[in-house]
Amino acid sequence: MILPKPGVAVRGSKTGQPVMALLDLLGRSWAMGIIWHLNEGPSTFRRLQQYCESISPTTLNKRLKELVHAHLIVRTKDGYSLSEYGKQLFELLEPMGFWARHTWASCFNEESETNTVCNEKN
Amino acid sequence: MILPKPGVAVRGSKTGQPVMALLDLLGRSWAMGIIWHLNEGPSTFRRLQQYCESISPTTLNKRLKELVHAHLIVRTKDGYSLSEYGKQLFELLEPMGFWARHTWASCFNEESETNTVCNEKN
DNA sequence: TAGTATTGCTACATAAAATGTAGCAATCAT
DNA sequence: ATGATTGCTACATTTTATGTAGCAATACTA
Repeated sequence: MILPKPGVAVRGSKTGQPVMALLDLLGRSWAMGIIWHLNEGPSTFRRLQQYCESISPTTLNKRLKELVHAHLIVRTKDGYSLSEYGKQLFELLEPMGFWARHTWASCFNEESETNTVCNEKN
Repeated sequence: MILPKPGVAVRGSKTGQPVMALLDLLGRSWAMGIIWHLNEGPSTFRRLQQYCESISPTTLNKRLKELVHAHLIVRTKDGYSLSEYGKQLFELLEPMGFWARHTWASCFNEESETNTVCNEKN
């Protein structure tokens, strides 16, 4: 199990550039989904499992360990919750929600099965 | 091959909430790395392959198709490049670079092999 | 306090995704 | 016309993720 962090070889950077370590970590299934959910408050293992709909306990456990190791989440008496770092990261992720809903989604509306090109200027 | 987009079932949302579709798409290996690189300008397939250090052509090709399908990148005479949507998304990703370097990385500095807890207040 | 429920996992088999290497057809430069 | 470069595809192997079962530990209930 490779735990991406600044300074160690990660996907995209053998020297472990911090941003590449972060993208490697977040570019694993469910990593961002977990952070997104935990922003709503601490959550137990089972609740996270339900929220994520189809995550396996194996993967959830692995991802949680990675995120704890990366200092983005912590274990508390209430289960798992975002650390200060995790909260900061969520702040950076959050705008993607608005953008996805209000900008990105719109370019799929007038899309036909035959793959109409969307209007890039919108 | 599932191509995540708003409105279709994706990881984290059977109803295809836009933000979950986006997180599913970006939460695949190299997706954000490719976008990050393309912000520096259009790039050929081979150049992307070199940049990404260890990406296989199979995966690169798959990821490129997904990103084109998602309207985030386009093919031009210079190879692949960010679409207007892709550029907007990069703007949202960019702050992660600064944060990773200046905030996140610092909590690994005083970390020992025995896993010293980092100072969450920093 | 004995029984029941819930939680946080682990084990393990199977399926899906990513890697690594080879190589080929199409275009480009000479 | 020849050689180099590009954009892939094929395919075998390895790594990741899924799905299901179940178990030990704690918390809750009668």
